[in-house]
Amino acid sequence: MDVMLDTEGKETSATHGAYRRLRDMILTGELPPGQKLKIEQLRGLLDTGASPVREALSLLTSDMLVERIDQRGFRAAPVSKCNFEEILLLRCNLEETALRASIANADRAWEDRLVLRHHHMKKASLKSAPDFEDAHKAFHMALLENAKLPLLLRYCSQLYDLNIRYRYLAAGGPSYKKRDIAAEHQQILDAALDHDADSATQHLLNHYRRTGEYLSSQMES
Amino acid sequence: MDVMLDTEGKETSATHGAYRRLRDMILTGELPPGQKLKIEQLRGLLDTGASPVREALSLLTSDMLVERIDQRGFRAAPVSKCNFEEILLLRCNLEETALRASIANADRAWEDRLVLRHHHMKKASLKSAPDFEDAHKAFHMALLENAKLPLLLRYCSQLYDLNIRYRYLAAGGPSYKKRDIAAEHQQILDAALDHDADSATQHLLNHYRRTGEYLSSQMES
DNA sequence: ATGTCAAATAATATCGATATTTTTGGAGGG
DNA sequence: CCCTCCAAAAATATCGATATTATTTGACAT
Repeated sequence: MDVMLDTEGKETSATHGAYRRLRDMILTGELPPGQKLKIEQLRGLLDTGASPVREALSLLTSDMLVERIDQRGFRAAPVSKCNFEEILLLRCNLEETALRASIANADRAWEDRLVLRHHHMKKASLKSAPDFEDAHKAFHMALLENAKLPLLLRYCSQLYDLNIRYRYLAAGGPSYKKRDIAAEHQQILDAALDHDADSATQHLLNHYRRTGEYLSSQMES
Repeated sequence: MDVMLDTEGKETSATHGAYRRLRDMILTGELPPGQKLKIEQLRGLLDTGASPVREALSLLTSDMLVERIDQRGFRAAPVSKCNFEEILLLRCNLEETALRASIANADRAWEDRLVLRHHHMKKASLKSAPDFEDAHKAFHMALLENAKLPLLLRYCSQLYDLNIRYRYLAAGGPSYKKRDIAAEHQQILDAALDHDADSATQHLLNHYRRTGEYLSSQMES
């Protein structure tokens, strides 16, 4: 029925495509917190069938970006200061564990990956904001990935996304860049390359807590 | 089409019903790790449509009980000693955080709930194994729920389920009862009621690590 | 005998349509 | 004037069917 037009050659399954697009829309606030997510409406927005949309929403439910209400459909997850503070707390806890384990397993290949990702991130900061966001997450996940704890990494990734959502909502975009975030990243990188777990975690957590305070300060509800 | 026979009056939506049943089957090992989960086959087993089955599998994916492979369908998540040890590690980390926060918020109502759940669990241990399992989880979650950190509680619940799966797989059922698990629960309860966070976490983690060692010892792959 | 390619088969992913449930809107009674 | 109840409308949940994609089987050439 649909002619497979691979002109863009990006996504494989319609479900996965819908998942990615919806996730982006919720993270960036294009679909605001608490908004009712009607299948028909989304079906139009993503021009795909109802089944992929439904399945994408189901998947987003487990990422805690979408809530399911009885048999009354779905809505974008609400936000609250409480929720934000819990995310911050868990992130600090889990990322410390992951980073320490990552450094404990440190080897040359990992260090190379780190340097590479950091370089990509610096390059991307000159380009578009979405590119920087992707590279930024890639760098942070690279810091943790050497722990070789897939479940932990998954949780960290989820919490990262939940956190970034608050950044978008608070600033309508990455306006937090005013702080010298590049220096903070450099400190974390250097400490990790030195295998100095204490210093690296200290810098990492300060990095998170500082953005946390900034965002927390401009939240009302 | 389907006559709504609420004779059992249990489940509301077909999707949720399928989710619960599949989850149980995977946790208990009725659907063994790594097994291909074909839609048609499950559709027959649960006698429902393909859509609810698909959606249930999607949900189980995020509970890490089911894996999705490209566009080649689903399979029950594999198991490994590595995976088990990660679950144990994360559980110890997260439950310690949750229990300490729970105790910090301690109030009379919570203590009452704890005592009640503990009582229910003791009563249920005389009845059927599934009843005990439910009560056992309810008790453990009650220990943590007063932290009032919903995300954390959710992770703990997920990890609890992943862990219980290994228990079923190792013993074909709760044969681990040989150890005096009742005494361990009593110690945890008493410490929690005393608001002694250090003692409570110590007992809780020992509780987990002891079962962990037992299970780890009889795992080959 | 073996490796490769192509047709047949099976299973998934997706669509369109239907039945069920929830919500809305309005009429009648208190 | 407000509350309750019933009918109409909308939206969801589910089903059956189709098209797409992966897997297997068998034939042919090497």
